[in-house]
Amino acid sequence: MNIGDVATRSGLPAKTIRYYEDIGLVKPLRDTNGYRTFREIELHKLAFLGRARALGFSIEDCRNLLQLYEDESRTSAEVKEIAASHLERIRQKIVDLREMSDTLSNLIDSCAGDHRPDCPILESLGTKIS
Amino acid sequence: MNIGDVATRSGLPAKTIRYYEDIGLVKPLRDTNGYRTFREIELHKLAFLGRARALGFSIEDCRNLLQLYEDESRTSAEVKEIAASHLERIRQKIVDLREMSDTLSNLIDSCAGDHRPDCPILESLGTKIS
DNA sequence: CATAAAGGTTCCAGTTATAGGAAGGTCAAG
DNA sequence: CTTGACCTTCCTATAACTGGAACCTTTATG
Repeated sequence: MNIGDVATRSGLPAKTIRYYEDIGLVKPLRDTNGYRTFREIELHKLAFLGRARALGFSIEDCRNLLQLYEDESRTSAEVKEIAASHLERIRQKIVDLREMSDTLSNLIDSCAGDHRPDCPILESLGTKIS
Repeated sequence: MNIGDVATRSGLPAKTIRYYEDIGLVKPLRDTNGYRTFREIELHKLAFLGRARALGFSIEDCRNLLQLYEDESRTSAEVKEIAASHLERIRQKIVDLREMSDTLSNLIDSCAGDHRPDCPILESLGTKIS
């Protein structure tokens, strides 16, 4: 399989796949013409990466997960810990965003949004400091 | 005021303040020794920026907000639109994160997290593709 | 007064996870 | 044989800083 095929089948852009090779996540063979040649195993790994990335795992998390995936003697506890710590980060992010969203929402509600210059949003941002 | 003072008073790192000058958000004067000299107005702007950034506004949003802030003839509608579109992006981000979080949460719950290698998390990520 | 610590300056590189594009080699079809 | 679709590498850019090197100025101390 050439890179175009794996791109189609994995759903990842060819650019991304080359990048993943660069950083050592996949190691396709090379044809005599210099083209990358992917086996099923690589395709499989790339699909794995796509799914993990879609769940927001960082590249480094992905690297660890992939390694565990291939390690027959892993323990599920190892995997669970990576996932749990990722989940914790996501949850914190949601909390932060919700706080922003609430504040913004209030400001927006209190702004007339008309032709006049008075704006509670700007006033709040511009509050003089001590 | 030197940069250290404004850093303390605005809560922004000196590095960040220099960066903000670089990209034209603030324009401090220069002393004869080359040191930046900030007036109250600059401090005020930096505090404004700090608050807007804390609400997740992008630097470009901040640039626009700052300009509107200083423009006596702005309309509150202009400001409200920037804020509303930012809010929309935040809300979408929350939706995305919540989806990730739910999926991950389910996977984590179904994983024993013990010494055995069987792991539904990895299984889900590694599902063979067609 | 000499010196050392604290604070200032510029400039360059690194971060994350790609995306875009140039310049050029290769392959299948008409 | 040429056209177009693929492929290659390499360089640049993104957002918003952060860290560090090399160097200058000001302030405090023995």
